Amino acid sequence: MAATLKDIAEKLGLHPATVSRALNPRTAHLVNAGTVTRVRRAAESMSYVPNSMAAGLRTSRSHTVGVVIPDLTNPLFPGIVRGIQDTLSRAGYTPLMVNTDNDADVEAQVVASLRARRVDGFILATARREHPLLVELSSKLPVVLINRVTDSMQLPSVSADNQHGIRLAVDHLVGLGHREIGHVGGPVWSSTGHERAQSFARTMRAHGLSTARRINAVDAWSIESARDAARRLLVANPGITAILAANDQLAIGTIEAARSLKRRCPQDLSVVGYNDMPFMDLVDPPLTTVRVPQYDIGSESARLMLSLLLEQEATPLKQVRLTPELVVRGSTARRRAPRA
Amino acid sequence: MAATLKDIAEKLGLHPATVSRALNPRTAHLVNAGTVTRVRRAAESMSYVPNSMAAGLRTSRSHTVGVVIPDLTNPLFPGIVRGIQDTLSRAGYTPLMVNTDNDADVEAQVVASLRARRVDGFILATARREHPLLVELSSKLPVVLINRVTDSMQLPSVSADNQHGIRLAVDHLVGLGHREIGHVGGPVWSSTGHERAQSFARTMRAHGLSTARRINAVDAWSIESARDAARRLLVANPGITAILAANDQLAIGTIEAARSLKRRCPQDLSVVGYNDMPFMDLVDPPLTTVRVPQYDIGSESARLMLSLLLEQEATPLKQVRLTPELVVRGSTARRRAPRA
DNA sequence: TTGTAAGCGTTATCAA
DNA sequence: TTGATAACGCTTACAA
Repeated sequence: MAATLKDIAEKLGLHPATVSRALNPRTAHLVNAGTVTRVRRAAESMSYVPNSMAAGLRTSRSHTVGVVIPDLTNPLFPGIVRGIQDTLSRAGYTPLMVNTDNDADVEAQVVASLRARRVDGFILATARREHPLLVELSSKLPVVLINRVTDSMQLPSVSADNQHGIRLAVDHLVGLGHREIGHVGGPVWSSTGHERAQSFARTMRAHGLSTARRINAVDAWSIESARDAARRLLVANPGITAILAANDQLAIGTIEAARSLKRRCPQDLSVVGYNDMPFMDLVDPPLTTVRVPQYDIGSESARLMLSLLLEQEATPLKQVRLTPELVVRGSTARRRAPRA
Repeated sequence: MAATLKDIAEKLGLHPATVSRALNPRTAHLVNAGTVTRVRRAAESMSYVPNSMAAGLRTSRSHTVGVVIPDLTNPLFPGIVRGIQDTLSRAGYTPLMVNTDNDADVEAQVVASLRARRVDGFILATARREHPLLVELSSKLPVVLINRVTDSMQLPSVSADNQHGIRLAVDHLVGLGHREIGHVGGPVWSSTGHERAQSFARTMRAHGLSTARRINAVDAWSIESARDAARRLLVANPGITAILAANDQLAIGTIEAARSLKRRCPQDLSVVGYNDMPFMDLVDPPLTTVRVPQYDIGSESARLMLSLLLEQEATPLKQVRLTPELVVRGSTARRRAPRA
């Protein structure tokens, strides 16, 4: 069907190997300059498209990278993925993206399918806390972790500094006069949720404040999940005047829970989110939240992967930490005496 | 490195071809049942992973599909892409996704890179009106269009019925008593924008209403773009009491433009969006909009691609039309006499 | 039911 | 500077 190196070679009375050399930028200098132009022209006119499967089979490098995320429709991820795509494709690599829906079985299966495609490496953004797969995988291929530093193993990773982000949020609330501050945490199986909850406790302690008002969203990082959890938290602790949620969805669920208890945000309850997803400036009330640089996380992780893939000497272990920033909007306000 | 068919064959004293047949579900019936289990067990124990590049080279089918979208960070797309991914991967196909940012040069380049990867087909969601690439591409490979029916060529496509969606929106506004209804349209190069603008005019005429109050967002489907356009529209036509925007971003920009002119939504101006992106129920005011079934568009387009890929006989041309529905929320209200 | 052999389109090594 | 050759791992007629 499509033209091959052989076709070009025949037309030009050359050997396929010569054509290959002429067309490959890395080896073109080995070929007579005139021949190179002749070959290029012929390739163009025959609309030659290199067959990367053949090249990959020969070189055992596919120039693809597996990108494993929980769920693309979670608004946290499109920005990250876009950063990965842009950076990888500029270097001639193609990302292969799969979703796991936070299901370990699904994850095992999609990882296997990516290995069949002979991806050259993995970028993993699935933040479960235990992760048997990881040990095995990282022994065979370059692996870069997103939003997740491992406890046992040391692996290259890119993440936004949770401790820093949480501190910004708590400091903000304390600065507004809040003392009884609650935390609606992420699911317990999530490393992100775990980290943010720990950071919350640490920061509160540093302020000399009680860390007792905490609860975890049971099943998921979802609005619904937070509605329940936050409601229980507020009922059990009527004195709470501010809540730090572990992400934006949980913050929205928290605001809704407060409303159902006739507590308005921010007048009766200040709420801070985390991530700054798209449109969080437009919800009612506009959400005060910790912005994590989504695109940068993606592009940095891709850059890290590329350095692992391209550099000859063993790259020293890199753990990139990006700095989040606080975005103050309408969901937080100065503390007023709670209603009796 | 990784185990190959040959390795398994040697270990079992079989020929690689037999192992291949035993492992391939489509040919396993040709092999002694006992041998099949022995082979399966050995493959398992040697953690054999088939090399799809080698298979692809041999069969000249990559089991990949190119997915070309404008921009993943546009919240319209994650749902669509997820639908594509789920459906394709269930059938053993891997989507290769690229963004064009609505740039024809970028598009040509990414399409070339996907052809080098020997994708078996293309799903195109880039809705520019003129599209020279399409003619050439569709003559070589199966192509499915998303959100876009071609004027000249007849190609398989999946889209939500714009005419129907616009009619729902206009009928809703007319039902609320609005007569001077404006339209903030999408960019002129976009086929979606074009279609919706035409549908708007048609429906308004059917109601016996003037179609003169129209304007196009100049450069992009963005909030900013709509702020300018809507402002000019409102200044030029102070009598307007309702605006139908060609998508949700434009609707939000329109609401902001109205605010800047001291017209509140929905009291002074009703606004309807299009698409029902995530969180449109939470913005202020909650947006009345036409919901298009994003996930279904994706899964249907993948299904269509699979039928093109798998069916032996030439599939008859299919143009799937999904039906959008109106979601009435807080941004529309009964018409009140406009202020003098 | 299994073995044989050829070939998919590249690229790397060696020889000329 | 170019040519010859082999091999990457798999599938598929065809033969046994």
